Amino acid sequence: MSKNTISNSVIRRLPRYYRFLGELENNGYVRISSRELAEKMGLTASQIRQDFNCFGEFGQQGYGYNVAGLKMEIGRILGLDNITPIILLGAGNLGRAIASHIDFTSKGFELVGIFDTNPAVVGEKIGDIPISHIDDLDTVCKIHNPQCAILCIPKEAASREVDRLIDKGIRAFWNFTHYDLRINHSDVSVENVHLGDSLATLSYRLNSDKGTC
Amino acid sequence: MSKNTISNSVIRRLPRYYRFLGELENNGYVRISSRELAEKMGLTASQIRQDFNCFGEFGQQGYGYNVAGLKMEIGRILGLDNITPIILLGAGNLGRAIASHIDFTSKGFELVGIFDTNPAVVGEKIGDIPISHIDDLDTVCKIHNPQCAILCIPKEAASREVDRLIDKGIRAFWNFTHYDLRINHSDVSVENVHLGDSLATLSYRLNSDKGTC
DNA sequence: TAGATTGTTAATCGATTAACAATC
DNA sequence: TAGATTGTTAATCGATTAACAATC
Repeated sequence: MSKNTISNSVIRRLPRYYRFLGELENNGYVRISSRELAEKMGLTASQIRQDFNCFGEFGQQGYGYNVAGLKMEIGRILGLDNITPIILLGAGNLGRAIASHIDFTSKGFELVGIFDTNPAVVGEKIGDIPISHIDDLDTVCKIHNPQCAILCIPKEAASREVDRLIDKGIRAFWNFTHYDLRINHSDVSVENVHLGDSLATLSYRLNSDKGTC
Repeated sequence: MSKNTISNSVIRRLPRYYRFLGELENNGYVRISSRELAEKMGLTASQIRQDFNCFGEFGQQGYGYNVAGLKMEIGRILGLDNITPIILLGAGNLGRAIASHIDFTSKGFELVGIFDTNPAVVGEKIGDIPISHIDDLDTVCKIHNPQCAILCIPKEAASREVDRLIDKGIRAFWNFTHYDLRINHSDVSVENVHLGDSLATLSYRLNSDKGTC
């Protein structure tokens, strides 16, 4: 734990910077100023400079930022150069979609195991990863040492498995369930993806002009 | 547009309130105080009271809030009682998972059409909704009048379709693509779900202790 | 050098928390 | 009534924006 830790707002912007810089690079940009990047991303130049300066001095006065260099730095900050083994719990339609849709490598992960309890699907493969029974968790963990788990299982199953996963060395959860992960271990991270909540905010926006604040 | 519009931070908390109140109701709670709810949700009582007071006075001094009543009010604020027709573009593995995994009705929507360009999947059904060719968009829109579209198509396809969708009456997008929706029409809402960005923040957390701010 | 643009400090804005009078 | 808890105002905290000296 350093002086002051990086704020959540900044962290959430990093992947988006990384994506935009990748596109700029693909479009042949060599340098870019904070002002120009701000315009493209719909941010302010100030915010961009503030964000980057949390991590170092990546620019050059009078010139701006080197696109490829800056992209690499942010990739490094995100830890994308350090591949972490990750497992997926739940091979229902959401789990399957995550397993096949997400480009794990470019996000700093390698999918090393998929688990389910349904004997009908155990043994099937998704991509080149076989679906294991949850009882084989120990074996897979011993071989691959995953540090991260994706939860695409029912809420009750999640509440049962989480402690065991932490015992097996899982230090981060990508949580698609509605189970409210309250981790006592302070060194375990949780990223919640509540798709239903996300959709409900759209319902609000389509029906709003209730209330003022 | 009223005096001051409700802040995004508040809107994002509404679905979570709604979920927790539903659970409390299922567990037999009749009343709850802001203090007790705060404890259960990991918020402060102040924040909860501030949030609710954007929309009205739902509590009673000395008593707290009626669980069922408050849940109903928040449901109404979210517009869940007003079902909006919604269409899905893209029947790849993510689109399919969304179509079958999400409980649209409880989120204020009804899925009325699924579109793809791949002739191999057109005609198939997901649940009881047939996959139509994107060329049949007009027909389906005329029948069902969807107000919302889910984008599970490639980035380039999204950039092509968005304007046409707005012309056809779409007023909200649930965007799973990396296409950066910049809507000129001020009355169109966008909810971005960048799953890759979400996963990348976990990579950051697993590799961090870079930088301070 | 002159012009541009950073890194960084200061000012502003907004959101969260604390406090308390009103009241059930 | 006395105790509890709201609704709401004021205080605090944090994040965003503006400004500008440093410097490439």
